[in-house]
Amino acid sequence: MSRQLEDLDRIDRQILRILQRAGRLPNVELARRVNLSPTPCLERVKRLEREGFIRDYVALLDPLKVHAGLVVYIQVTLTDTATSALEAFNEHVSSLEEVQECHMVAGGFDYLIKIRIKDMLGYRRFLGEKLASIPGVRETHTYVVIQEVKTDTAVAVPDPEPKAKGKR
Amino acid sequence: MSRQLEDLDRIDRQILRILQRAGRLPNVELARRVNLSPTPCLERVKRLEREGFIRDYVALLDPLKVHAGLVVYIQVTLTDTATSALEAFNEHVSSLEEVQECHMVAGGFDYLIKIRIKDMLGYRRFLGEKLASIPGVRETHTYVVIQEVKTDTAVAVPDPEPKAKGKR
DNA sequence: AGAGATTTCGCACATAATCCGGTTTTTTAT
DNA sequence: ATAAAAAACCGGATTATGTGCGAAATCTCT
Repeated sequence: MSRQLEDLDRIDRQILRILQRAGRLPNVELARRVNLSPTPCLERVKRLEREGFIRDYVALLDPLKVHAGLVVYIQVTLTDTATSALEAFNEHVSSLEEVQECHMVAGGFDYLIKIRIKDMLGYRRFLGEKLASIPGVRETHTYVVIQEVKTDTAVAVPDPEPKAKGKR
Repeated sequence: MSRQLEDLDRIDRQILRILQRAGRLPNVELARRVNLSPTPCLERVKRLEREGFIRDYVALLDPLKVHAGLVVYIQVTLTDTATSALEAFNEHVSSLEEVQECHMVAGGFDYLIKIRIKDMLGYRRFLGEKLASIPGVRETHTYVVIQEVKTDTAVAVPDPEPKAKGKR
C-alpha cells in the first residue's frame, strides 16, 4: 500500500532532492526540471506527501537576524534513568523553545541537546532558569560552537537500483 | 537600510513564526491569520525575504523513509590545528552528503559532526571510507542516538518591546 | 501479439499571486 | 495641535499557477 524508497523511480527521487532545497518552487517549474508536464508532476508530489516521504514545508530564518546566532551543545546526565524519569525529562525539554534538538545517546552520557540563543547571557539564563529547574538533572557539560561549518536540512536520496525487471 | 529584529512589529513576527511551521501556506490564508488583506501581507513577506530574515523555503523529508533514520554524532580531533588545516577539513566535511551539521567547538574537542545514515553498516562505511580518508584526523569519538526526543527547525521569535515612542 | 492497467498529456476551470490606483493611517515638522 | 509628507493598507483587475477530467500513449503480463 505505502511505497518504500525502493519503489520510487528516478523522477520521484529527483523531485525529493529538488524540493528539499526549494520547497516553494512552482509546480510548473518543477515539472520542467524533471521533464514532465505539470499534471503528472503535481500528482507525484501529492502522492509523496500523502505517503509521508515529504513531511512538511518550512521557511528557514537567518538565526543571526532573530537573535539566535549562538549555538551551544549541552550534555546532560540524569540522576534517575528509569523510564518514567526519562519520559518526564523528554516532556520538559521538548517544551523549551531554545531547544532545537534533543537526542538520547549511548556511549558516555545520557542526552545531547542543541540550543540556539542570542549570546552568552542567553545561555546563562537558559541554563539557570530553564534547564536547571528540570528535576533529575545530575550533571551538564557545555560545548560552545565557535563556527558553524555546515548546516543542512537536506538528506541524501540515493539513486534507484537499475533493477533487472525494473520500473519504467 | 536593512531592518533589525527590533524594527519588526507584531505582525512581521507573527508571519515569521507561521512560515517557519508552514512554509507553503497560501498568502491569502496567511493574510487572514494575521488580520490583513492579501496585498500588504505579501508585501511584508517579500520584504522579509529581501532583507534576509527568511533565508529560504525547504521541504522536510521523513528520514526513516529515505534510509537516513540513524543519527550519529562524532567528535573529531585534528592533529594540526593551524588555520589552513582547519579550512581544509571544513571543505572536506562540507562535501560529504551524510553530514547534516558540522560545528567547530570550544571545550575539549575540536569538531562536533552530526550525520544521518541508514544503519550501523552505513555508519561503518562513512567512518571508514569517508571520514578516515580526510587527512589530519587524529581521533574520533562516536555517540549513537538511541531516540530523537526533539527536532525542530524553527527558532523562537521574541515579541516586540512596547517601546515608549513606538512604531505604528 | 493483445488485453488491461498505469502513466502521461493537453485543455478547461478554480484558485492564488501580482499589479495598480486611491484611501486611510501614521509619522514628521512647524 | 495642525498640516504636510510618508508609509501602510485595501479593493478590484490582470496574470500566473494549481487542479480536475477525458483521451492518448506506454508499459505489464499472459
